Amino acid sequence: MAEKRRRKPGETREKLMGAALSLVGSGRHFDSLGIREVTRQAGVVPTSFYRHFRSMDDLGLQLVDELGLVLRRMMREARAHVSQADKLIAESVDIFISHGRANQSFFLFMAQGLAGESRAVQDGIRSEIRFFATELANDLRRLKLLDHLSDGDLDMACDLVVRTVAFSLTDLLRVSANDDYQMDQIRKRTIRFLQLIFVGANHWQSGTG
Amino acid sequence: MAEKRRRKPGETREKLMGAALSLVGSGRHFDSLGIREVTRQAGVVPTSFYRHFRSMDDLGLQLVDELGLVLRRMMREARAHVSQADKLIAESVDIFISHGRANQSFFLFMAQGLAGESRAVQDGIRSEIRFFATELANDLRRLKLLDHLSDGDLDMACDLVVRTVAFSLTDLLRVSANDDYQMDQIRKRTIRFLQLIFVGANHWQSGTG
DNA sequence: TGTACATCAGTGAACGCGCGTTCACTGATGTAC
DNA sequence: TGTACATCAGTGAACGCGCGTTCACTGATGTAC
Repeated sequence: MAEKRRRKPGETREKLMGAALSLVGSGRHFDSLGIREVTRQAGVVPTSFYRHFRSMDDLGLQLVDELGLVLRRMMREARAHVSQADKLIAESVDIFISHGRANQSFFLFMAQGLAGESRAVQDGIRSEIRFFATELANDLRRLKLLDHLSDGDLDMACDLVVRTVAFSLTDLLRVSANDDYQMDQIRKRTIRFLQLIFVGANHWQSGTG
Repeated sequence: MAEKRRRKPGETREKLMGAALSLVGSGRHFDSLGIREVTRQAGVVPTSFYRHFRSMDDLGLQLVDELGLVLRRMMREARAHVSQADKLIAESVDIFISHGRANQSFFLFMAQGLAGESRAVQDGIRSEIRFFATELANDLRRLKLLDHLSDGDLDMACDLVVRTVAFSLTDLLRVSANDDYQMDQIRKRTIRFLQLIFVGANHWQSGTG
């Protein structure tokens, strides 16, 4: 008991971030978490917190960085799985859903942070979303899809796609993981949203819109 | 000082709800507000809180009800202002924007509540958004717009429209009220989002989609 | 209209508790020579 | 390889403070007769 042995470097830091995430995952809002609460959940003495973070805001910002990694992993997998253009939407949505479930707490944190107290966290998350949209536009260019759109219009369409998926993710995070019916409803609806947007983009006339 | 006179019925209740809203409006997250903090802001003794609300959650739920009124007012005005079909989108967006600014705190509360701690508040806000989408579908039917869509597809399209507008409102609430340039950027982008969705809906083939 | 009483919405004092933060400490690991 | 020292990441005790909530109270308003 009362171990003072030094752990692996960064181990406590990870425990603290994980503890905050897991509280978010269990229904709490990040902005209502306290330092003592997080350290308690992490099994660490309150003072340890200050060895790694200046404040909860600081911890939040570092979570945004990790969120960025999660999103990049998701993009990489989506790219790797695109087989035929006509299944692109359904396959991508399936990947979003499986990552959404696997990183449930991260996406809850993302949804919370968009309207959260910390302006820095808000900005971080917004910029991750923007980055995601830009990458999507690059991919579509590479695949020669929506080729007739100007850069600005393609960016706009991708932004709309990403916002729509982000909103759907918040739907998803509300239903219990084993409610297959609800999950499938959300999946189908998201696919239809994206199909509708792509139909619109296909018929969009850049320059006259 | 130390007035004990009874105020107008409901006056303190309104003061408390207004105080919570104004704290949200000044950057705080609803889930991090405390009872003492709200009563202090309202200029009322902490014990008064319990004369009107059982808890902060309860107050939140009552704010959702008021949010519903705000949304209905917005819909009514949008309906009254539809002149020609080809300006429908731009005019509606302008009305959303002006209501968004006029009721800034309400919409911040809405954005926060979607990912907030109280499941009941989440559900309330979601159902207001769904209601809004349903009303929009009714209006389009009445105006004989998107007439070729099945009920289900029209509902889907309207849901997408409302989500898009809701997301844009959160963009709007982040920029300062006198940053005309940013405001106009958001306005233009939202209009393009909606135009893209309507182009998609116009070319959508119900039943084969 | 007047009187007696119930209800309602405010008040201030008080409680115990958990909070954020500071401090001086300890001992393991990393580094210089 | 050994030794001396700096740094780092953990510890427990302690602080003052604001929190949510309870309580008994007060006086204005509403109601019955």
